[in-house]
Amino acid sequence: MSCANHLADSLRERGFRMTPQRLAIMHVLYASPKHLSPAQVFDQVRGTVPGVTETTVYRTLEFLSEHGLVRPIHLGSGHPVYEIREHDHHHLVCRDCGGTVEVENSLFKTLYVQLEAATGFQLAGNHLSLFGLCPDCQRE
Amino acid sequence: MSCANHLADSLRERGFRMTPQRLAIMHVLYASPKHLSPAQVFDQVRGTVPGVTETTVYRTLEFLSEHGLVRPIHLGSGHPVYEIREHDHHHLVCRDCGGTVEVENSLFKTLYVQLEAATGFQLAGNHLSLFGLCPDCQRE
DNA sequence: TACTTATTGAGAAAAACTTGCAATAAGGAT
DNA sequence: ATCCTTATTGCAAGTTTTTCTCAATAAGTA
Ligand SMILES: [Zn+2]
Ligand SMILES: [Zn+2]
Ligand SMILES: [Zn+2]
Ligand SMILES: [Zn+2]
Repeated sequence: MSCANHLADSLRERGFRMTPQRLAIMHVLYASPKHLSPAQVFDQVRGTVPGVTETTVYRTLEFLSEHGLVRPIHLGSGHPVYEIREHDHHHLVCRDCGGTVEVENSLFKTLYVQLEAATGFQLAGNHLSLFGLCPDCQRE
Repeated sequence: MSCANHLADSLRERGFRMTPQRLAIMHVLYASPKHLSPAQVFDQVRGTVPGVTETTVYRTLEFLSEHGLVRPIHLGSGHPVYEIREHDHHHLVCRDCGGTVEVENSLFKTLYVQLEAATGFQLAGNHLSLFGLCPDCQRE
């Protein structure tokens, strides 16, 4: 798998090491269409890496977050979930059913420019969760 | 205090009761210039309501959230914090120093309209935390 | 005052997350 | 191939955060 090699190299360049645990956790997140909690990652990873611990999952998710490979996000549950950090996007989250929809970054561009001008903040690389009611849940 | 009476009435109308605990928790949040964690609320409330428990703080914050009096928000720590639900606004949160800036809802209006048109979601009453770098932390 | 029941306190328990340290093993050097 | 350094893991214990149960309390109504 060339993707894994590429990742391994990028870690080694920075003095870190590639391990079966890290690879498995990345795989689980890549394979998942949606965000996973540490517990969910652990459940899936333990199938392929015998003996892996929750501790390692927590540590690895933090490690990967720090180095920009995954992204911790908040969907209102109070606990962070993680996803692979690929294209920039945001989420609409339904308050009622919890369903999520991804929206592209482009729509936010003008807002960002305005906010940056008004506040001096630098807002690149954001990942937002906007809460509301999905079309289905509005019919109630 | 007329504000408290008003609140009490609004609860009673819906079949709920006003209690010293609920009043104290509302007071703490009103008095605070910023968001408070359940633990912080508990710390302050225990001074004025002897015997109050953390359980009650958790329950009350959820109760007040459900009925639109307070708002749980996420600032990236992984744990929700709470604030009085007054005017609609959003936050810019500095990734580095944790500093926050409030921004008015008006700038978001056009984005919301676009998003609602594109997805069918209904996004009113939102409260966002946009992360980035504050002006001070950009000089590093 | 008495009655109904929403709400609380107490304690236990579950869930989420962290810490310290010895054992393991990844990657580079020999 | 083998050795070395040290990043990383597993293990076990501990801490923090949050939830649950249930009997006791007290808010609001009549
Ligand atoms: Zn996402
Ligand atoms: Zn929905
Ligand atoms: Zn706010
Ligand atoms: Zn800052």
